[in-house]
Amino acid sequence: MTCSAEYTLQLRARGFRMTSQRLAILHVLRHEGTHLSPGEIYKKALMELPGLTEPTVYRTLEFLAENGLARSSHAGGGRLTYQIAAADHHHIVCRVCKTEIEVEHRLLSSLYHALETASGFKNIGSHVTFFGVCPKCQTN
Amino acid sequence: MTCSAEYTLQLRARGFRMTSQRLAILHVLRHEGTHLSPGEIYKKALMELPGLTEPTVYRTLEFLAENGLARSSHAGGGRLTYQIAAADHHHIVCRVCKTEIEVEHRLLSSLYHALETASGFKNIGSHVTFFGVCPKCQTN
DNA sequence: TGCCTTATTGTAAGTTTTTGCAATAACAAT
DNA sequence: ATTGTTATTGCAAAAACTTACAATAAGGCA
Repeated sequence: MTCSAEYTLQLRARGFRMTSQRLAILHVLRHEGTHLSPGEIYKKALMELPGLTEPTVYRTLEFLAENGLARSSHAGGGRLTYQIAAADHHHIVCRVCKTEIEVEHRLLSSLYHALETASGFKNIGSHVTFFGVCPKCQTN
Repeated sequence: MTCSAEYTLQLRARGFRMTSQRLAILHVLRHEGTHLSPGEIYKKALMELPGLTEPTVYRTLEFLAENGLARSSHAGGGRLTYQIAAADHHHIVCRVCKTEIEVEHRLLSSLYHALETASGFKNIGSHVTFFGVCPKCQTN
């Protein structure tokens, strides 16, 4: 089950619809992992989905937060930033057939810890997508 | 000691200046007692000080919050509202000589409690100014 | 009191966020 | 597949908020 399909089901269960705009924005949030301002999200999502507009981004972010797919938090002042809600897992995508499987975050936690110690960085991006070749494609 | 004089001293002690704009905005905050949006504050303060501009209101509110004279809080969404910081006392102003004395809030708490019980309202405005004639002017 | 320094304001323009409504497209049902 | 319902989007304009900089005025000092 891909991430997008899960999101779609979650929305449909509540009587809402999945759209290309929502997918693009979710994809940006997932890929970045960290807090982003609506403006930043708009710029990045626009590259994935030309024609996307700002009002849609604002409405979508509020919508995603209300429905548990994103979380909002207060940046300095009164401004909101957004991040993906379930940011505690990762993916491996098959280079050949594009199959996507999940990787639990705990498998990576020691890596993150080491990276943070070594670099001095904090809150290193928590959603990562790896690429590889899946078992099936390895035999073909 | 009037409220305004106290505020002036607090600012001066930190190397800042008291201005008519800051006084007008503080007066609005004190008089309303509850949370107000920058826009609401602007409209009310404009009546007291014609010519006041919006950028000044925004800057002043941020300034007052930084210096402990006002408090900011997050309204729904990401928007900031402001209220007076020390909202736990009241005043009586002499109708004749304009002398101003403080009234501790606890003297009024039972009144507030009764009002809230009777009306069903909550957070009834916590700063009130009464008017009267001071002892000195009574003898004259 | 009048001058001097500089914190603070107003101006004008820019950016961000919101809103109402007609056009679009997701998806359920035929 | 096709159609109907209606959630969702884009558009256009407004409202909210921010910024840079020149003009103003508060408060210290002579």
